[in-house]
Amino acid sequence: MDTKSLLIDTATTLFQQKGYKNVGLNEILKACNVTKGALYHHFPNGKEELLITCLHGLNEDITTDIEAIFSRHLSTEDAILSMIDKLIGNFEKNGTIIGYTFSSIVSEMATMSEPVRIACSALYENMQAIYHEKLMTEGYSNESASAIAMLLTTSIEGAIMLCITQKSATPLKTIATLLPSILKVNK
Amino acid sequence: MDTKSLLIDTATTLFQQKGYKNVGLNEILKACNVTKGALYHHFPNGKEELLITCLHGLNEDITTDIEAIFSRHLSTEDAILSMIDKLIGNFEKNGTIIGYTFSSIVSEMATMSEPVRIACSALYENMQAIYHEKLMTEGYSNESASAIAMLLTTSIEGAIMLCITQKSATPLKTIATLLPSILKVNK
DNA sequence: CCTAACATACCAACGGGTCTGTTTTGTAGT
DNA sequence: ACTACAAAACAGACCCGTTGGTATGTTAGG
Repeated sequence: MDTKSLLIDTATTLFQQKGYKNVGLNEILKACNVTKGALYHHFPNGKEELLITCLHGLNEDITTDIEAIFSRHLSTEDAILSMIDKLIGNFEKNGTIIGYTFSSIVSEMATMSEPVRIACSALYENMQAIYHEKLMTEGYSNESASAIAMLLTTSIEGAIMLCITQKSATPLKTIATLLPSILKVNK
Repeated sequence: MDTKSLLIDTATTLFQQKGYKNVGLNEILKACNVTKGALYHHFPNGKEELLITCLHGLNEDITTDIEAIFSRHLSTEDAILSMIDKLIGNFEKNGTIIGYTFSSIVSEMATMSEPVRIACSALYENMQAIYHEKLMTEGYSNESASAIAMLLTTSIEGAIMLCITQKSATPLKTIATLLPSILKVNK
């Protein structure tokens, strides 16, 4: 892999695991055996530019992945449950959730850096758009689909936070049992 | 106010606004005109001890506040909606949400410091306990009450994160329209 | 041979934390 | 009521590792 991609991959993982401020440039560099010169060659604006690049990549990956799941399942319910299953598997395997959220970065940086906030915001919008579209094909009204898409996003994101905080997959498992009923009622 | 309380109050606000790593000791000290000597007199273990003290205080305040709201309303639905209203007001007034969440600290520190993670976890448990108790008095089954309490916690916490990220109160407003239906269906 | 892609030494600023010294306060004895 | 004194409550200089960032030098590819 080329140096730039290697840098992005390594930084993405570290940022997701530990947040932004908790990861130093030297740590990233050491983790992938790249020197500072190479980093500043590819990212002249330094750490924040690297972060934003990571967020964009992550955004694409997550969006693609969710889209794939949603195309594999007929109903929103099946797709969401499958997605949550994957999150749970991810969590139980790694002890943390990487690849589906950057909540740590959101809450750490949203108020500190406008470019970062915008990059984070984009992910949530993408996710909601996918949910929304699927719901529309199932016959939900536009408003209903919007509201449900929002609730799905917030409850999953919140559940991820609780899982991390409580070191348990229970929050995700629990909301998975309730979300179907919301879908049914508001159709 | 005595120096220690002043320190805790100032630090609590700053930590909630900007997270943990984004706030330096000097910033806290300057904000309340206290010197480093005084800080390390009251908190010999430094910044992290100060943070944990802040979290404990915040935990009590939030719990007390939510309990008050829940005792003022007959149904869980009314109480939750009132609570969300307060959050929205809080957000629209200050542009951020302080006093009801420390999501920034959770996601930033939960994986870095076990004592901090435990302190954060306690808040979520308290909130869920309040919801759970109220639901039980309304006649929900124990399992149902637990699940709903969890969903309320996750969706509200997630909505707060989305509000901050999108700089808009819409997420909270939207979930407020859907949560009542969950309460009704799962009774 | 020129430019992109590095490597490495270096830097100033800032971080949390410690040290030593001073003031204030509470208290016991006479 | 006054003194003595110890302990708590501060004040502020200082320390040193780390931080992100830069400057200059070297290598490799077209």
